[in-house]
Amino acid sequence: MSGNLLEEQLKALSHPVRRDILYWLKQPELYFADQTHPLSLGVCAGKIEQKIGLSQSTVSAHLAGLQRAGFIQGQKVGQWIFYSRNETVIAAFLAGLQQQL
Amino acid sequence: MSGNLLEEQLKALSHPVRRDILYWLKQPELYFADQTHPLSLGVCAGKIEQKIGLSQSTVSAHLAGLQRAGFIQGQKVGQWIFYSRNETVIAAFLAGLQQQL
DNA sequence: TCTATATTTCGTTATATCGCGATATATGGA
DNA sequence: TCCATATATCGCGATATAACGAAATATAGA
Repeated sequence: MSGNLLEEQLKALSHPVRRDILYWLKQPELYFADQTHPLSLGVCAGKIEQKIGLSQSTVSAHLAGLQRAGFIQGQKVGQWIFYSRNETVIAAFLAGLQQQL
Repeated sequence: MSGNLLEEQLKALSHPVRRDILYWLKQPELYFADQTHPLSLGVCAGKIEQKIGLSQSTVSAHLAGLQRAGFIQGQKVGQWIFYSRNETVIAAFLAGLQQQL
């Protein structure tokens, strides 16, 4: 529930796996160099899953959480979904936190 | 468990009550004007408890969490404990988050 | 020493979160 | 159409977190 975005965002960041994902997506060429599709699209869920080593459903849930927070967005291309950071939201979150705190 | 301070800090911020406390402590003169002891010492736990309206033990646990995160510190004076923000830690947290994210 | 006040700690219950496997949905290609 | 692949959703058990009241601890003052 909530309607409160800040809430959702802080909860999203409170789990190490989700922080890792966010961090990896910052420099995909560094962490997902083996992806056959162009990284400009984003990183596909399967690659992230592979890198983490948790089950597919678990990773999907983490990605959903990050998306709820607005930190990442998924772009569907064929059967894949490519995830990438939403830098605007991230910057706004940091600025807002700075102010609110 | 963790040894990871960032973890502790993000978890601390992920609860609205703890965010409220942190916010109130930023301007105690605005939110705890009725405290008889000088606010320069900090705000005593009982006052915070009163303001929140949760049980005494619950508030105590929230304060402990904020303290574990390093965001606040408690100063014992007689039978009271006066809590105040640790601005240094808060600023370092924000800077670190900015960098890590 | 006794009592009142302030705070923490403990034990319990309720709820939320995490991780899993199984299943559902959607796309692509034979 | 049928099958393989990619992802999401569901349902479950395990663990973590939140809230409470009761009891423990510490200080102040009569």
